[in-house]
Amino acid sequence: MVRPPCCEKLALKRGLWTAEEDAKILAHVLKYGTGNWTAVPKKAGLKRCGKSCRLRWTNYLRPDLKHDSFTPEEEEMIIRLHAAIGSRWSIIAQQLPGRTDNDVKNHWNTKLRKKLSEIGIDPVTHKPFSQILADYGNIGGLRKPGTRIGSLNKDLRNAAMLKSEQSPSSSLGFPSIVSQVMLSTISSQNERTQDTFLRNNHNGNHSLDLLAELQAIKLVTETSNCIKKETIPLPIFVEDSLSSSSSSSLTCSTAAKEKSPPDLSWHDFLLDDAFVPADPQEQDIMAEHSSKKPASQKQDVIPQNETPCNEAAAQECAKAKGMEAAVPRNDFQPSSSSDISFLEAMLDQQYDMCLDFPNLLEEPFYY
DNA sequence: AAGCTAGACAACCGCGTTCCG
DNA sequence: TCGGAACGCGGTTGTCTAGCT
Repeated sequence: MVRPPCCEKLALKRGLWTAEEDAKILAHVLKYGTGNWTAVPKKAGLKRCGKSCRLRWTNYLRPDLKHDSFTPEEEEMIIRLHAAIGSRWSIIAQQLPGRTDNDVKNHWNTKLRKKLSEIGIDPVTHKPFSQILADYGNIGGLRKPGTRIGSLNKDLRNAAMLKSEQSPSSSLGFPSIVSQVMLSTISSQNERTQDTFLRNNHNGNHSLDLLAELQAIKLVTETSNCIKKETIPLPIFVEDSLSSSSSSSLTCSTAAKEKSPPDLSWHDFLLDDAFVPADPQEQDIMAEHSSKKPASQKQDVIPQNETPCNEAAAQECAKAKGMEAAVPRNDFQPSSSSDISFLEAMLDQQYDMCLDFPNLLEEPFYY
């Protein structure tokens, strides 16, 4: 392995920390506080780079950290936040006092992802595998039932294999199994949240997922300082904002509800964008162009000068690539004409891709 | 008892963002 | 305004350990 330049040049120590080194860091922080980590190794008498010291402090030595195992409540929180905002581990960790982003990330990768897969939930999309498989089979009407599944992610394929081994006659029919296992696994105490979780993960509309994700990021950012464990603003907003029914089982905190607008739509994320043309047709064109942007662009913050629709389009396009290219149009009821034009642009593009590259959809690729 | 394997967790790396002179 | 340093984040790799053969 290649060492980073600073460590290479100074022959700095790497690898696991000793108790003596930990003590030096602790003593230094007690004396000087945190900050200016590049100076810490010298001041504390350590042969480590400052970055290593900072990491050791933030991930392990901080006195407010919990070192015991994750509780079912914390696990449920991680799952739900991940469903809403993806792998923004630092944001998720902020909602779990005493946990670091590294903790959360490791726990997700080693336990939760597998747990979800085992009960038939895709840990990437947080949807039942059966639904993803069904959607995958419906891409543009091109895919026939029973065709090979090649581009699904590893977890999905592994779990699909597992399930088909366990019950060969119904490899596509485990939503009921999923529901039962979820009810006993995710959390044994909170049936109300389980129900919401399940329903939201079964609702099956990817566009709604994306909207929920954006809303969750917005809300988490806004309310991160006033959150208690019992009133965490769980990111289940889809029903609140887009559905007229079934409001009784929502798990948003009261505070969160008070802070969030009653009806969120795409417009809530359009922040005075001077580049958004008023003409819906032009918006469609822009959406189409922007969806061709590199998927590697950062999306942590919704930029002031860029339409979230465009960012969302790029993100949605990347997600849809391997997951579900076909979203039933009649499942979604947009709240404005720009919502319609955005969605139509996306759906039209997906449809065009299906027509242009049927071979791509027919030919699976493997990781 | 030795070797192998998988799980869990700690640490590292690279890149993007922010800060500051 | 610019460039470098510092910082933060997410993905990946390394290491240790328990369980199994």
